[in-house]
Amino acid sequence: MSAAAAAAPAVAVDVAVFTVRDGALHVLLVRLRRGALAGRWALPGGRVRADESLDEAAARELAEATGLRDVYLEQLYSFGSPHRDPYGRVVSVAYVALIAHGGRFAADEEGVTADGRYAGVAWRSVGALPPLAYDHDSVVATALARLRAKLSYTNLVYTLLPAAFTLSELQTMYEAVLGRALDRRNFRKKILGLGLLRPLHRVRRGRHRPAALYAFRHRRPMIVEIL
Amino acid sequence: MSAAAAAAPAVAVDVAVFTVRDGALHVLLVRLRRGALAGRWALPGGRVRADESLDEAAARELAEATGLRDVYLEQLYSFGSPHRDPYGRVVSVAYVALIAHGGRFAADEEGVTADGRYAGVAWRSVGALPPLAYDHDSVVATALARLRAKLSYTNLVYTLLPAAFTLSELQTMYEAVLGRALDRRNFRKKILGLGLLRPLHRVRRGRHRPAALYAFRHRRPMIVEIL
DNA sequence: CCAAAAGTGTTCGCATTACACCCATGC
DNA sequence: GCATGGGTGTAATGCGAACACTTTTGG
Repeated sequence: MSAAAAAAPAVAVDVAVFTVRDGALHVLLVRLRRGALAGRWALPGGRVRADESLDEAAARELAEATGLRDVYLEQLYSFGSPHRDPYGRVVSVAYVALIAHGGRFAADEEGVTADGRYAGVAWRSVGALPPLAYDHDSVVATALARLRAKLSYTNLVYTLLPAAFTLSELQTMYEAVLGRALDRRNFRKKILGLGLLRPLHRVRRGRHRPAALYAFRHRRPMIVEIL
Repeated sequence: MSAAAAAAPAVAVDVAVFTVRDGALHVLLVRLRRGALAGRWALPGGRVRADESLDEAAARELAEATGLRDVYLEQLYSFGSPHRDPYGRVVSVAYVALIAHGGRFAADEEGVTADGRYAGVAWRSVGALPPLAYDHDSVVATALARLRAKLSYTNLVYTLLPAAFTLSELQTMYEAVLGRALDRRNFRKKILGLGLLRPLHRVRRGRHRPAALYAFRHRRPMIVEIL
């Protein structure tokens, strides 16, 4: 259980969970409660157990930190610089997770998490992140690049949206992740032309003209040229 | 040194080295000489040492197996099913390497390698691979998908070509990797229009009309929409 | 003179872009 | 009635796809 700088590498997983909240892309951070880096912000993660796959470890770590289950998870990259973890030699397999905002975890939580490892959990806008522990700054940067690229040629936006949504909400997701504005007419033309959406023939009302609601025909990852 | 099925995972790297030979994409395979899988074909690879990064481990393993150095290497994916290695729990970080055919390693080598781990080294066409040890079939499949995708939006073909080459040779590389024929006129128009090549004002002679030679302006990875 | 590969332009259709006005509702 | 976001069409441009013949060399 003690530091082992020259020992064979241990294996961990770290998860960068993204969501779009108020039109801005956010990552889920945890505040470390123990060890040399106590008090620092980091991505949730931990050691891989002997009897679980990497994917299973990522899903477990995410569930332990947040209670979230059945989340879209995708392996990102493995980080293995010899000195990335002050505790000892740890190779970390990073994952990206995407969730729709508004279910559980709508708000930040200040208390100590159930497993006692974290002193708090918070969504932070990717435009204003604190310095992160380990090499998690690099992990987030790599995850962002992957996310931007992948949203352009897959239907993965569905992971960021509830079952019913308006075309404007869909457009907001793309704009938040890609970081640029899109023309509304061209966007609607393109998206509707792809046939990925099913009109629900219901509307969302607000203090303005009601907006038509849509759902995805298929809520599973597919390769589709979107933008 | 004994099997440790329930112990913490060990970390290894495996390298899928590709080249184009006679117009067909080939992978470099090694024949295992020791252990439960002796006699089987596999990708070169081995344990990550305590003081080296993952990239360094991949480069070292490749050099040990083949003598090749300064090769284009890129991390591919990490494979970590609990039972992928009969020896014990090993998480493998897979790499893709790309080299120009014709330097060293033009031909296969039958003898035992310098480090004694392999009973032979051979290029095999990806269209006709033997069943591989571990989960290396999946590794090769994943690597192929990555390679095909990445050649379309980067200038990485340069890794597969010598310093001087003809446009037909360049086209052959794309056709071998992508697995489909390309129109010669459109190909030349597109490639020359990108301005990535420098005409050498020399020709290659054969038993036919001489072909103009070109070189890449920059031999380093860049993002470029090629096809 | 024959085989083999190199070299060269044009046309067509489709997809992307740019762009401005009216509509329906809540307050 | 006014503020807020919803909804709609057209024209111009650029890009990729299809397509056939002539040229140069070696043998």
